Amino acid sequence: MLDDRKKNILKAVVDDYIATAEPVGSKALVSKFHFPVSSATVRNEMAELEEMGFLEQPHTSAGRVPSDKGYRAYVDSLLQVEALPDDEAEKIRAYMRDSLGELTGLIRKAASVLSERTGYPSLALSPQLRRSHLQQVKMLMIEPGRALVVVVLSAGVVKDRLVRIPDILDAKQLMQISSAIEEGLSGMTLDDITLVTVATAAKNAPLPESLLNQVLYEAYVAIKQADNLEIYIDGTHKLLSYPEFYDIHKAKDYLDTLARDGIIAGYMSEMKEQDPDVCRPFTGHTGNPADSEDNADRQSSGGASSGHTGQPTYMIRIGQEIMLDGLKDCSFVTTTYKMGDVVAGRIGVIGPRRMAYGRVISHIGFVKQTINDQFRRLARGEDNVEE
Amino acid sequence: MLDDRKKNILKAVVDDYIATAEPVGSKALVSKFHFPVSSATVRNEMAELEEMGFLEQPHTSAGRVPSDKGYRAYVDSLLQVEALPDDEAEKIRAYMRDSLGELTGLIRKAASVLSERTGYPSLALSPQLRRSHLQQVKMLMIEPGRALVVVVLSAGVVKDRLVRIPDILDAKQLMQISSAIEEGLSGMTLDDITLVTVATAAKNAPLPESLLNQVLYEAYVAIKQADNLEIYIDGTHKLLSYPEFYDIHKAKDYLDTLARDGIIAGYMSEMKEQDPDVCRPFTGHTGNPADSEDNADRQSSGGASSGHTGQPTYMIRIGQEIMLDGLKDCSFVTTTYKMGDVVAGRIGVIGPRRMAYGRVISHIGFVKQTINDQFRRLARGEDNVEE
DNA sequence: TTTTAGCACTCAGGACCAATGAGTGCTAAA
DNA sequence: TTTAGCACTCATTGGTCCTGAGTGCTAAAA
Repeated sequence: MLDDRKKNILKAVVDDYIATAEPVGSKALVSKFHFPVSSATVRNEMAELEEMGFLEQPHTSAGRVPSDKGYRAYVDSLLQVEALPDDEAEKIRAYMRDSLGELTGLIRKAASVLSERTGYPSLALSPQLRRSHLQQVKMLMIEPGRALVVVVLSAGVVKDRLVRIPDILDAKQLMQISSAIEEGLSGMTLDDITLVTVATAAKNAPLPESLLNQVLYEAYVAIKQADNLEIYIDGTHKLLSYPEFYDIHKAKDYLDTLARDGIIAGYMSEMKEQDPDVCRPFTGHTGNPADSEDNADRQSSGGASSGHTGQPTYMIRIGQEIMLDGLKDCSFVTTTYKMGDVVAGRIGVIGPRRMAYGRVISHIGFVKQTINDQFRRLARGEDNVEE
Repeated sequence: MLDDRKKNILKAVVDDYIATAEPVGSKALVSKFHFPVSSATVRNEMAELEEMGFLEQPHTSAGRVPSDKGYRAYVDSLLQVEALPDDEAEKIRAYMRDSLGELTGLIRKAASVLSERTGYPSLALSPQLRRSHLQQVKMLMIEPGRALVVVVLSAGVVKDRLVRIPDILDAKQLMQISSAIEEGLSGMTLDDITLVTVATAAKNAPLPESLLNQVLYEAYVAIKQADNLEIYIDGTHKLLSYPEFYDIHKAKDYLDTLARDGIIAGYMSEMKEQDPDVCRPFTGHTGNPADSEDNADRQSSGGASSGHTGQPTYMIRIGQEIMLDGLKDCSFVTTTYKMGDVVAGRIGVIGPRRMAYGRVISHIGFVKQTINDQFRRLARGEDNVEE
């Protein structure tokens, strides 16, 4: 579709625009990138690229700027992602070490370090736990009338919730009920647990039904809410450093949008089902053999190289492809992380359309890998590296 | 210091500027506020007010704008705070109901509702728990090598933390240790608990010392971190709606500052010790007898009416009085909330200097009251335990 | 057929300027 | 002490001109 020279020119335009945020002209291009042709030739090529929809002109007498389509082509076939430099990797690893499977902590740290290291806002979605198996349910009496329900899921995830219980229940009765629930439900997935299954599990606990029902209901809610979707967004203010957001209204639109975290969370969690034509997975390789774990992971994710059929590795949305108002001038790079073998959640970075895709992808890839490792270690019941 | 007419004029200027964000001139003033004098008279008064430092002129041919000192005078003696309208109160109450003493949830909700209802960014600091008494310590085996430490403090506050323990410990041993710790430490304040007291409490647990030590250390850390200061900041983006932040650099400075939540948290937690000359408590009354609980609370807080000596009711900082760069164009209204009888934490609102102080104060007052009520209810439950 | 030099053309952005008008300070009369 | 009147200030607005980066097109060169 594009001959080599056009590709080079497109790549140069995008690279330069990413670096400077200024429309790039033919003359500047040849001098900066040492093209072996004259500016006039480049000019002709650029005119063609514009006609094909890859470039745009803010106004007649300005240089060119990549269009969504231009970025798309850049990301799909021109971008070469380098492996993360060792010192960067080490910083990330150091920051994320030692989360002990505190889910919240780990995911929050992922968001935080991503934003910190890339300079862009970041997002991290808590894992989908519907398919997790219940391992333990304990109800701990805090004081008459209040109890702490602790839910332990497969993969070592622990969640808890304070609930109200009938005042007259004592610790022993509570224990009996929670044992009964645990025994009856352990091994089930969160998805399969209903109020009925909870009730059935505890049906022969020695308690008047009305009391029992309240406790069971609270236990049920506590178990179910272990799956609540949570999102962590970090560094939103960082986008204001980029000239495309110097306009206060754009900035405000953008910040308003990101503040509605429920919507963002929903959006992110539904990403997989999106039209693959609008949002193809990025399947480039880092080209660094040292990054073997990462590569292994990609291969295991179902044939990333075969394009649409497998599990996408990086999901990249550019400009209008993001269907959220307020983020029209942004790009969105995300990937999934796993707990054990199941895709669990998603982390990502938001930036201006002219974001440093290469840097971002390598960072996200590494953070994803680090999360996966932590969960794998957790599942194995392994100890901390540090000892 | 100021005669009545000057007071009226100052109040009118501030009110108008708060409403419009435009410098206010003498003519507009007489026509809007129906002063019984001519614009020339007002002009003279305004000139004097400027000389005295209460007003400022952006440039010679513009109207006047309040200075920090002008806002100060306004807040200290001109502002009349009205009680919160019933429908507003009801909305807040509804939103904050039913937090069950989930500390985090309650405080987060406070921040969220404050920002939502006032239209300004809000802050809420988690309570200081150093003086709380330890009531329970439970260690729950999650799987070999990992345990959940649940700490219950007076006032029904529950905190927990996942910790690593020696693999070979079984549930029963863990239980023994935690019982010993609980027995030895319950009733002590967090402040008084040290590694030594923890160790002493558990000294005759039947375990080899090396194993024991690790567990004790983790328990100690878990107990201590119950007191970690946390801050919730909500609605930061809302400030971008106000013209004083249309300048992107100011907006960025401001957002950057608020993003450093550790610094903000430290700042807020140290507020009490600040120079009372720079930041006097606001002791105005709502003038609404229906708001009796709130008033009762104020009186009980140590003689707010006597000025500097007592516990301040509302702490208001204006412009330069906030000693944080990036918030020079802001004002900061905060108050404390209590757990039982002790001042525990602080909530507040940040806005432009020309914020709607009256509205903000009545909202903060009501939210504070709602938090206090929730804790009081919680504490009453706790009294039952001890009987 | 492709590339390049040359040239006329476009247009955003900056500098400059004049007109406008809201608001002031001052003076003198009420 | 208040007020009417008036001259003055100065940010803002809108218009005009200029500059220069960058373009498209044409015709010659490769």
